[in-house]
Amino acid sequence: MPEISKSYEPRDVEAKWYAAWQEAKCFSAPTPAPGQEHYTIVIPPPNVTGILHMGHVLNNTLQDALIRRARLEGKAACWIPGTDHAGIATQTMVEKHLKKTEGKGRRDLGREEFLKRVWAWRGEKGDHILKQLRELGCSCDWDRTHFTMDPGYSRAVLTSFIKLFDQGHIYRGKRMVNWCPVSLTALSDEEVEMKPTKGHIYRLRYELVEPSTTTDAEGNTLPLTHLVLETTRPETIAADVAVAVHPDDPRYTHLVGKKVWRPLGERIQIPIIADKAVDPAFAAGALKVTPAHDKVDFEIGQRHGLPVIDSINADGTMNELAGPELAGLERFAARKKAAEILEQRGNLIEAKPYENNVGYSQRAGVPIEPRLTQQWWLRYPRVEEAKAVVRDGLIRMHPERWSKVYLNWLENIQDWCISRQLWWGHRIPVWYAKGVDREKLTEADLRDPKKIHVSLDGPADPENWVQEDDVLDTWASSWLWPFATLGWPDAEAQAKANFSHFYPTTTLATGADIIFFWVARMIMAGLEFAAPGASIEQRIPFKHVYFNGIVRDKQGRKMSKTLGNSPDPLDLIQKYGADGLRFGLLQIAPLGQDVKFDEDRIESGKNFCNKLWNACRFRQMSGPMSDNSSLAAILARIDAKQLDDDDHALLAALLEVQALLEKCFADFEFAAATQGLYTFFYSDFCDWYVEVAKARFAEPAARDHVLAVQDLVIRQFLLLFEPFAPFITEELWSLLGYVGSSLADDRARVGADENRHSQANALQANLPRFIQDARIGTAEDLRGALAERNVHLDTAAAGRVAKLKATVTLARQLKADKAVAQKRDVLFSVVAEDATWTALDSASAKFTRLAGAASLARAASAPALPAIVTPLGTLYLDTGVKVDAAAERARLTKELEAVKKHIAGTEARLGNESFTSKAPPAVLEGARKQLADQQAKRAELERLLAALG
RNA sequence: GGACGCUUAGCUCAGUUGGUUAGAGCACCUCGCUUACACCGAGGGUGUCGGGGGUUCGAGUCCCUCAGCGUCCA
Repeated sequence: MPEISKSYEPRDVEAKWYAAWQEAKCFSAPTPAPGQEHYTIVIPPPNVTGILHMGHVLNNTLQDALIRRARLEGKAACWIPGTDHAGIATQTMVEKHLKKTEGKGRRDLGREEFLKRVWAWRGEKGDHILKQLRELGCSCDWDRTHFTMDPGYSRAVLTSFIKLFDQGHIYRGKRMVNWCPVSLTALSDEEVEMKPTKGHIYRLRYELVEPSTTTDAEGNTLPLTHLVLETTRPETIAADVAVAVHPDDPRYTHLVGKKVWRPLGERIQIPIIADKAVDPAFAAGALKVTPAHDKVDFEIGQRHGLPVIDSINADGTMNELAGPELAGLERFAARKKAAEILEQRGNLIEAKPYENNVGYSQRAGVPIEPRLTQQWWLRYPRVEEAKAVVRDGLIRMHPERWSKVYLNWLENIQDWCISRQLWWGHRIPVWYAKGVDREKLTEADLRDPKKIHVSLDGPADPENWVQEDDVLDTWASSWLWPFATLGWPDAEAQAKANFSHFYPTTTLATGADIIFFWVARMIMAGLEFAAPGASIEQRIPFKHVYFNGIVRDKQGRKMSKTLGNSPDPLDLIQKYGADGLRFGLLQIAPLGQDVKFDEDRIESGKNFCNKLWNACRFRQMSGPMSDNSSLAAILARIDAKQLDDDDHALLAALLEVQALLEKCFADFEFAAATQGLYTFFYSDFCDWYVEVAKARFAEPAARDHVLAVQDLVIRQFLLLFEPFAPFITEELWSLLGYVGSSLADDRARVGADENRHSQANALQANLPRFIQDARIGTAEDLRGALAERNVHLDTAAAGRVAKLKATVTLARQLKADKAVAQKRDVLFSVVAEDATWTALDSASAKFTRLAGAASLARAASAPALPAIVTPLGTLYLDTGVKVDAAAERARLTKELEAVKKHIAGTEARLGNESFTSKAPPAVLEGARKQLADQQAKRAELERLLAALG
């Protein structure tokens, strides 16, 4: 048995075990045995060229905890890793790099050459993050690693497009889209972020072609030469095709059908029209209608058959239709220029500072431009089913409130713009017959195989066709993730990946920020594609969605590169160990609430690991290691005759924490789980049991028994802790000789391990066996196993131990108060009734050891010494120093006041008739007992004070 | 404008279906290197549970309302 070193050094341990796990293929998903439950997780695929940040650490630690716990519970665990090609993000990165190093744009290279460069970039920078996840200890089945641009996955993406196209869910249309002038592509509504933006609003006069009149408040008729309207975008005036007013607005009804002069661009007359979309309360109640540059205006234009004048180029510069003064200018420069011209011409009444919501491209960070373009659109499939599965609880979201957000989005769902004007991505599998004008294709043309070809492999006569240039939105590939990673749609690949066992997946752990982007769409895709014709339960992509919080900095700000407030997880692993980082982070990650990152907590995680390490080290030093090779072997070493209150209390606490962990995993309560483990190990085990055990070691008969209890508790604790801290637990498991699982465990596992070494072979070959090969069992299993060994836990023991603990604490308090806290040779005596004295006397060795005293004696009468009232009698401390009566009086009086206050409160409650008649008996009884205890304490304190004179 | 979340010790947060004197970690103060651990041990202080109102024998917990902060959707 190698000796355990003085402190835990994570680095070597981590590297050693991760290599061993991989060598033994520990994380390979086994083929489930008949009746064996499966537990599947698909990783939210990070960007292929991304690097690990704190959000990933939290998200993946949670997944690893879930999957490792599932393994210990004997489930067939499968965690599928992989990466996302991240269309816009990756393409932008490579374009920037290209510009910097070669001074070229993608069009200078051409599509084919550019894609070569992106693949090279991916080869060089890609998959780093997967290596980093190994540092963190993640137990993914790496042989199942997927990438959304892999050949197999790409076929899945194209297949889904074709299926949806064939069913009429996909169409092509010229519509208003969110255009990003930097990335030069359309975006979906979800990729647009609304941000309040400071700018100006321009109050303008549009001159009437024929002057008219109006009526003021007093009924006087006044001349009217122009209309007043306000706009934030004067640069688009040349694209105005009308001015609209509300049909019921009495100020303007008589003007509808008349004309105004357009103040910019070619000097032409544009009509005044009436449309209900106009808000009469906004500004002067008139709206300039610019169908090419605003969604609402476009719809007004459609309703009134107005022309569309597109005055802005794809890159956000103005074209000649914006007028000679603005042509060529960038859109914001053009805005300024337009205002200047309007002012010169007398059309500008005033420019006021103004803040409104502007849509920004999430990726490029610039305002999007509403733009009329040809795009591919998807009418979502299975919308109603997608609502039903969440509403009916087939898919449960944690915390549950996100269901509402999800359902609300589905209620207001809009068609999805799935085409992107990028090159990096899945090129849309549509070919146009040569000579066909793509701009003028009708819905019927789309279904005409002479004009449009849609297939996986393209037309048989490619020379007569031209493929669509656009690629699909990245999310139109990742929405297939839960089943495309299990081989879909290829039957052979699905069989090989064990699709039928591992789908539906069990839990998806992700951030709520992608509930629409990803979660909702995966649900629809799963229902549509994963298992055609199967029941709805078999088609859903997952049963649980756990939304982890966002990791923020101490000030509550999102972590970002620009703020530089994001620590590098690898530095933290270096400093605190992967286990310390994992445990510390989960301690501060409440269910679905954002996490304020605090490095102190990570340090406390590390310290806890060190505490565990040393407790195990002490166990090793306390006596020879005996047979720890199975649960049964350890239980056989426990001597029921030797059980004392502390054993009972500790084992009861162990069962309790085991049950707590069962509940926490079921409810995704990770902070409560780590808290429970911490408290149990620190308070119940280290601070109390190990300390009292030192006193029991004096007796040889008790020694083996106590060590067996410790071995049992450490074993169970390691199993409970392993999902959170896999490295240290594996190391200690090995060092303390917990090599095997029980025979029953082994029998249960026969046949479950075709993919890896069988248990029998492992024994024969003496291969290392890992903690994950053991079975945790439930609290009730353990209770049963203890009962078989004639160990029946005494529920009253914990109460007696609590009393002794309290007495020890009070003794220490008294010592500290008398400035002899560190002395270990003081004398205690106690005045107590026979029953309490018996209890205390039987624990005398424990008491003197823990309180730090030479002896504890029973005093016949009250000595003239400093005293403290404890649950086990009044304790007197003899330090050999003369008693300071004044100080004693002050201390006792303070205590007495507190007791009196408490008594008064309890008496008042018990004196209230409605309390005594309505409160449940248990509460009532508790209050009465409390009152009696406090009254006894008061009497004793008063007696002590009187004795002081 | 709508929806949701948060507000408890100096800091970060627990606090299950209402029920003893509201807890933990960190920080802080005092003492201690007592043969597992100074990455530690012993002891200690700290709260009108955001404000106001209500229901109840009893409210941090349930209801109403107001305020502040945050997120999402329009």
